[in-house]
Amino acid sequence: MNKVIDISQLKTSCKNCSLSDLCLPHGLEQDDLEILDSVVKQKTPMQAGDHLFREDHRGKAVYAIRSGALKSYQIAKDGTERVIGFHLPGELVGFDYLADDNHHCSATALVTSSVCELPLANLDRLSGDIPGLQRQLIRIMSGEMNADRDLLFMLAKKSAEERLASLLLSLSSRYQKRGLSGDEFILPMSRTDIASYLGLTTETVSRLFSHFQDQGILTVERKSISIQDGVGLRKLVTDCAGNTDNAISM
Amino acid sequence: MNKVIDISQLKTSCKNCSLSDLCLPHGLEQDDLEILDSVVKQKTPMQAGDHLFREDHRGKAVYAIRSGALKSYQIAKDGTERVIGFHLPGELVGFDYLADDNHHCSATALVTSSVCELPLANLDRLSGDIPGLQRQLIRIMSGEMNADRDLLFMLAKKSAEERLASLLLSLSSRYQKRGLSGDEFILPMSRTDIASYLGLTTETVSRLFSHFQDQGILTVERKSISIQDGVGLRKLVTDCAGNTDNAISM
DNA sequence: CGCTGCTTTGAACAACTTCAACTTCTGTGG
DNA sequence: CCACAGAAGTTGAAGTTGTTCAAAGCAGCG
Repeated sequence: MNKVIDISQLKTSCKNCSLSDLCLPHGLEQDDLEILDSVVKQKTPMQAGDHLFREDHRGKAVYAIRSGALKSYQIAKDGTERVIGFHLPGELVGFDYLADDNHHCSATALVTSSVCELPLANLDRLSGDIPGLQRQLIRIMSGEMNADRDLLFMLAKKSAEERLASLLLSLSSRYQKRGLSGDEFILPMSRTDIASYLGLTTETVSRLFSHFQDQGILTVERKSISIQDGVGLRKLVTDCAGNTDNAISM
Repeated sequence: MNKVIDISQLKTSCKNCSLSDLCLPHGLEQDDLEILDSVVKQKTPMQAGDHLFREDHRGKAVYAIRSGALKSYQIAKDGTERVIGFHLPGELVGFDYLADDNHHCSATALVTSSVCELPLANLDRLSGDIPGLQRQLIRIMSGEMNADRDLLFMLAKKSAEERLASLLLSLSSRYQKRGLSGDEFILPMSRTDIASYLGLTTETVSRLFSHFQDQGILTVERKSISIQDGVGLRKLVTDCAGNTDNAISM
């Protein structure tokens, strides 16, 4: 019996990818998908800490996350890192280079992850072949901007408690969209990353987790989260305008 | 002598517009510009308080600002308004509808303003005629996202003082790009708008203006700003990673 | 002139940070 | 397999920054 795995079977295929509805292919025609498939490359798996791209480096591609989780961040002039976003499977990362061909942030794997590379270097040529591609890209970027706006709102006006609740609900809904449990999940990022993203300190984040647990809203054990009282959690962010289920986040 | 003004002379023309370098036409070929001209409509002037579009309404176009100033904002569930951005001549507003055809924020004139309407409803058709248009739109949106990131950083990590300094420097550099003075200008927005945008209270903003004036950094008289010590002002935001001259802001 | 709305200023208060100590986890080498 | 070192997370107490509440000043406009 031949147990050798046929490499060609493993080749990336947007057509067969379970994430295609969340990803760039969404809305493309079958024919276009095949053309897209021909340019999409699956990168070798990334270990936690590996970089997908770095700030100020020339950008070559947008990346679609297949598995794992990444964060994107910038380094401030004083050397401190600030987390811009967390990225889960089905989401796209790296648009930021399209403005001037350079990345404005770095992206690194939080856990073992795999991504697909969508080389948009010569976007014009590619879009000649796939008319709907640019349109879809614009749609995704526009959605991303709206998500950023919600985050902006959060940082501008919301209390520490509301911020953490928003993040947890966002992660919950994003996991749910992938068909995973929205009530029990593992946080792929550290407390420090969460604090940086929410504009708080690790101490405050840690205290909030304890606080939520005391209130019976969550069960927290290191990185494991179990949402006990989703209604209560949602109630904490009720006063906010923006919806929190930003499926797409840079 | 015929003093009647020829209406056709007043018709919008991207070709002759002094702002074309800041606006969508930047980078387009002469032929493409003429096609763009044929679809661009100049709207009747807006009075302060007039709306360009409203949250949750169907979007029909992206708008380029010719003169005046606008703000975009969302209404939170608790009814409070939150300002998302200020928009000066040469900047584009309204991309946010491209995600799902609905606007996610409202835009209103802060002073008497005029705008050009770029109907991108059937973007696909239009981009068949102007191949570079979608590319340019993607570039602008990507730049906008990067600008939002900087703002995000500001709200997450910067002190009230740094926030106001950043805004003033941003306005200064944007006025300068239009060929106006970067050191003396009139704020088109109220203290309340500034506070909402920066995630502060009007009281804090007011105190900061007084504070800056006491330090000899600014001369402030109601809406007139005169930057006395640009170096000092810049020093206040030195520790930040993001650049503050976001020419493009949604 | 006297209203209304926007801005400024003051004093008390609350939220989050900072600093510091301690606990728990993780991985590495003996 | 255990011990140890370092990183990550938790908890407490003091300190700051910006908010809240309150009131007064000031321009615009009927």
